[in-house]
Amino acid sequence: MDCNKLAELLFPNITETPEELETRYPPRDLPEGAKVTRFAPSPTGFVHFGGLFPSMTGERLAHRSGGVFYLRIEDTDAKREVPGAAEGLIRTLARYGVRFDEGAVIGDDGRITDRGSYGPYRQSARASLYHVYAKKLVAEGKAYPVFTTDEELDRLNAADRKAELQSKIRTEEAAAAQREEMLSHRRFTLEEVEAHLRHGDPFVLRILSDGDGKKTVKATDLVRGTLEFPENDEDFVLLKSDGIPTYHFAHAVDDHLMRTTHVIRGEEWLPSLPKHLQLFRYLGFRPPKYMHIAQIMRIDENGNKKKLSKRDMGANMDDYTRMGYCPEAVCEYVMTLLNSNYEEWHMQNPDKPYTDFPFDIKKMAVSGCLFDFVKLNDVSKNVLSRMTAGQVFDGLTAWAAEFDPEFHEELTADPAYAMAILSIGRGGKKPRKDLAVWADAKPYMSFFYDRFFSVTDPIPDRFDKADIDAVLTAFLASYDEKDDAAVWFDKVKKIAASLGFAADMKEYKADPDAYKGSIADVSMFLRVAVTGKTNSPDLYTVMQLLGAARTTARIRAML
RNA sequence: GGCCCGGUGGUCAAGCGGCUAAGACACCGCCCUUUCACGGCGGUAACACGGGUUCGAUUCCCGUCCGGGUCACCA
Repeated sequence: MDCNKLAELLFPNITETPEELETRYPPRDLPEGAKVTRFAPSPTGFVHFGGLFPSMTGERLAHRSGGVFYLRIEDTDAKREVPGAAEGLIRTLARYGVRFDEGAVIGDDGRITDRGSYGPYRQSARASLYHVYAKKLVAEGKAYPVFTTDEELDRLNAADRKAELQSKIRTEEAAAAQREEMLSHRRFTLEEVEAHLRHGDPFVLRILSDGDGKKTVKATDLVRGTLEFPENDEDFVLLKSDGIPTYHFAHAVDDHLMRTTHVIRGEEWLPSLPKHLQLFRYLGFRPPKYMHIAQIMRIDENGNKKKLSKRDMGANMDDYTRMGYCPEAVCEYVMTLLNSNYEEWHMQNPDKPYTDFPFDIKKMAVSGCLFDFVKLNDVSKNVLSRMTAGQVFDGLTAWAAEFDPEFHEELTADPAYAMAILSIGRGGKKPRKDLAVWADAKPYMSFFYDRFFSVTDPIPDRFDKADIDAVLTAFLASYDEKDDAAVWFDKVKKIAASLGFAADMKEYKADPDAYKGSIADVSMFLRVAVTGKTNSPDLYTVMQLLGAARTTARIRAML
């Protein structure tokens, strides 16, 4: 068979050569050791939590090495594409600090455009590039067309075929039959090809595999070390019948042409690594370094681990926004999972941003970890506790504007007041950690606003109403807003003592029966009256912020 | 089912032939404290199992079991 003739028949319009592409996309001029990485999602939906891992890894590796991090849109499957998904993806990633130097970006008109000289960055716009290499492979006898008639296409879409794929099981007989079928496709003549072409039959291009499933190939993965796989012996599809490449082919061509140095992707790609290595070899490309990173897992209803997928709670990044997690907290949590020594580093460098952390490939986890909201909350509390009141105010109001308009209204009506509230216990070495998410703020501070104030947590009924009233009345009589904290508390103590409550906790504990209660109880009466709850931040400060008028009004209302 | 990857406390994990097997989160006590939060101190809790190799295995090898992934003209 004349392979050159076949190549000409199949790709008559391709005149460019691989050599020309080499000069059009020359090796990048970057310092020694600079890494070129990419995030290459298919625009089939939103970015989910699992997608943050490879993207943050790529971003860190590229930017810490003085390299390039770019975005490539893998839209080779028109059937699955979701309109607007690519734009959403970019915006979401940007919120989490994942910024691209190059690739598909959102232009001024809100639509996707390219930035950088290694584009186009949408695979659907790169068809002619793939065809240059497809033609080369055909000419060298390394790939061949398989024509499919309409009825064969129907068979591919048939229900039983779908069921077979659904079952995810490939029995030995099925494999043998498939192999037999594949081999039969290799037998054709130029005349047959010409006839099909004349007839307008679509074809797929398959690789002519030289692999032997009985032999093995070694592959190196930067996070897993040396791996061994059976050689690929499958004539997998390079070009689909619409002329668009499959992932495998696009990966080889794109990552070579775009000069990617490190391919970072989920471990679900591990089994197809032999295919990719074979392709790079066929194409004469030097393969990139691979990093297959562990999947994030969840526990399913049967108690088994499952890969975190789009529908799961905690998968959609918009959920985090809605719940009120700030991006910094999410990023930090991701870092703790990505590099096992991150937490240690962070404890030693509490004031440095995670971008200063010396990210290390060797510290990456090999096995998939379970997503843990409890840990996320802890990380988040720490992140929020380190913020200034102004930062908290900004974050909180931005969240509330969208998800709690009533609260937002109150917050912004008097920003100074809101910030004063948020300043309680903030700053210093041991800041309060009341907030994990923005949504925690309202239950924490709502009593500062008359609109939200109510007694939700009443005084336990083991106390006499008369005693409570006596305390409140006495407090009202002695309260002076201008007292400092020490004077204020002294007065409370005096009231306690005069009404049969222990002013000193140690004395009370020594002999509880000698008293009606303690200073703690007295404080609690006041606290419930003023805040509506049995616990709150420092009462004196609360009263100061509330002001004398509201403080006394609330206490009177309890009588 | 074939192939591939993995298996240290409830979770995330140090470890890389010899350790009383770190640490963080969670949980439980105690302390501090007018409540809460913070902070401090202490505690419960782990090398999946069976064979090797070795003077010695959590660590190396093999098998078993368990978990995950993958077997498309999807990525």
